[in-house]
Amino acid sequence: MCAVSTELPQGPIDSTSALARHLGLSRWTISRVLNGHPEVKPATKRRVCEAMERLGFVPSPVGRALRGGRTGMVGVCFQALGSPIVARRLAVLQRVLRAAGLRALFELTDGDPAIELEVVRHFVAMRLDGLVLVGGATAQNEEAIASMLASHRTPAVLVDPVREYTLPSVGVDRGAGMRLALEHLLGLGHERFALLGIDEGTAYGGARWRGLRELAGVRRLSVKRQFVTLAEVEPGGLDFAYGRRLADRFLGLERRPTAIVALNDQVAVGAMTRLQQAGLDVPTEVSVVGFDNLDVGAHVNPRLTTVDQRVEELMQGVVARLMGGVSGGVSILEPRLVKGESSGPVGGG
Amino acid sequence: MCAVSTELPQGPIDSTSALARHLGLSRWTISRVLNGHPEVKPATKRRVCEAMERLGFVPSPVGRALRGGRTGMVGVCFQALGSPIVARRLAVLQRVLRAAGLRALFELTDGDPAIELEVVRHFVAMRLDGLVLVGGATAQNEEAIASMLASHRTPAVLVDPVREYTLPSVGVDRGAGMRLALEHLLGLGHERFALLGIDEGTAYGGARWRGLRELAGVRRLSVKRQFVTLAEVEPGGLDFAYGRRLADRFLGLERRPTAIVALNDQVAVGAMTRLQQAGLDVPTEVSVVGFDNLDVGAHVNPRLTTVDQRVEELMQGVVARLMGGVSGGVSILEPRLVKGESSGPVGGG
DNA sequence: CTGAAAGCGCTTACAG
DNA sequence: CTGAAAGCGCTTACAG
Repeated sequence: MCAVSTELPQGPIDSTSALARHLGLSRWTISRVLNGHPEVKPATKRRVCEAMERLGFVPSPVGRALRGGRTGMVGVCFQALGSPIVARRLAVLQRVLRAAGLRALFELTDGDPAIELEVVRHFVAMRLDGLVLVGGATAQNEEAIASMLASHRTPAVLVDPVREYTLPSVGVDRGAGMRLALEHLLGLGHERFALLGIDEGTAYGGARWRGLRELAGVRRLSVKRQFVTLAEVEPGGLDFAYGRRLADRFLGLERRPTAIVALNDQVAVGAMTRLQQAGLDVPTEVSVVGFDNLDVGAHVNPRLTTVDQRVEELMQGVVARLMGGVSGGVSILEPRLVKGESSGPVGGG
Repeated sequence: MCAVSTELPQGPIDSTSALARHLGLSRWTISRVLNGHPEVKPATKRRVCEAMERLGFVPSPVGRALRGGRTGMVGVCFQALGSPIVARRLAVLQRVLRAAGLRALFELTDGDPAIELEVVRHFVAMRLDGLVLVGGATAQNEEAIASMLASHRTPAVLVDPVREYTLPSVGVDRGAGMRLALEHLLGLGHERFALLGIDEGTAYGGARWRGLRELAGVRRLSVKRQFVTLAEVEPGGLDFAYGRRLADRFLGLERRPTAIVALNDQVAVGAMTRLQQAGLDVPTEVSVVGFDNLDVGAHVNPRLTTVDQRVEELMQGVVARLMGGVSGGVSILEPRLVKGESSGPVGGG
């Protein structure tokens, strides 16, 4: 009368105990199989795995979490969904995590440090296997977050933080991206540039400006005479509308530069459409370069020249660091230029 | 020597027991305060709340979940992040949930029914307070999902499902949206229409077509002579590129319609830019109407006429149903027309 | 109004 | 190689 695994279960199989009863084993054996303990007879192991598969049994993540085992879950904290580059990063991150057998739990912070702190508190309380913090709002919370993570022994990775942290981080070399864009435009003969939304005083703007100043040193450019920054202190959103407003200011400049480098593709597209509306031709009268390589840039007229962030590689790096348990340090990706038709020879060539 | 709440704690306060010890109470009292039991002395209750606030103590959601209490978490399952309308829906849903004191856990399915099933299984195993399924991939899984939800007594709401389900759902009246768009164009004198990506055979296309046929009956339109559908069987993505491809087919039509109604704003914008590239003027030579009222539509030339989905109200409805514990039925929102400059009098008026 | 018991589903020691 | 114990942090009965 021994229970064989091909028999139908009497009740619902919704716990290791139920599964153990059904297979005529003890729940300790089931647990050992689940946790990859070596001391299980291969035949027993196979029998358990096969039964779990067949019955669609998944061990309760809640039980595991409480007892201190792996939950197979990674918490992902980010500021907002509105921006398409964030959406892409998250979609890719989720895919990479799934491929590594992990589950992603997303939480939004709306850029509010208090919410961010609360989200991290909740994540560690849930005993997740790791945390990913996307975007750079952690400045004010760093110490509190670092101590929470340490006391719970939860590994974490920051994605593209605004500045260097003690926590492990993965980012894009915005300075290099800036140099790529400028080298491209210099090669087309441009000598005077408007920077839309790239404010040296802001976090990401600062990184871009470091690249600019570096290049200026090498190429003997005059930062003062060849560059003009158009930016608002409180732009609201770094979106199409912002680009349009900055384009209006560009149109009002006395000696208009021949090339525009924008903070991102949305600002670039917003600016470009506004300039076209005002009767300017792109690229013969003004060249425009964006940043991010969003879908939208490929579907405007003319197609946008932009800088690609290599999101796929970025997220592979995040998961590798999370899994590897790296405890600090930064890895930086080199972006690459994507040529469109929104940039051309100065004066229309 | 009674412990007063202004004393500093000896160790970390990371459990109800620790908090109880610190306050000189038993952990049962703490638990009762947490769960809003009436039988607690108001003064004690205040003392506990104040201490939790001060010490930043949050009861472990894992412990609560295991014992069967409210977890304060809602699982949100959706197909993909790529589409901006989805991103907006999620952002709004998250905000509304937070306002209701709930936490959202997001999971992507990539439109794969197997992944969807697994995600729902995981959500119910985590003892979440509720589930929200956004988008319509549940067709093949409905019974399995419904039985899982029922056996765990987890309330769920479908957002904008492709067809009617036994599960409670909240959606947008796509037929009404179609009628709004067509009424608008008819009012401008248009008589012949191209439908871009609106395939009667597909789920959402079918709903739009029902609205079309209804209006055709009332307004005595000839569906056969006045409407032409341009769509691909496997479009890949319902994005800008799809709009461009469909615009190419539009350009090849013998007797071109004077107005275009597109599946969504991305298809509309993709098509519009392609038509402009080909030398057509919008709206004097062809009017274009989108669907969704995305940000991008307001920042192309000319500004896109579109139909707004009322995402905010939609998500308010979702959370109300989740909280109210409604067990079935459908509520449908009426969309509204947003006039831009991409639609105008036939022949340029 | 508050204290002591049982148990949610699991894992990690410890025995056999 | 497998079984029985303790316990993770909490809540919901039941006593006092």
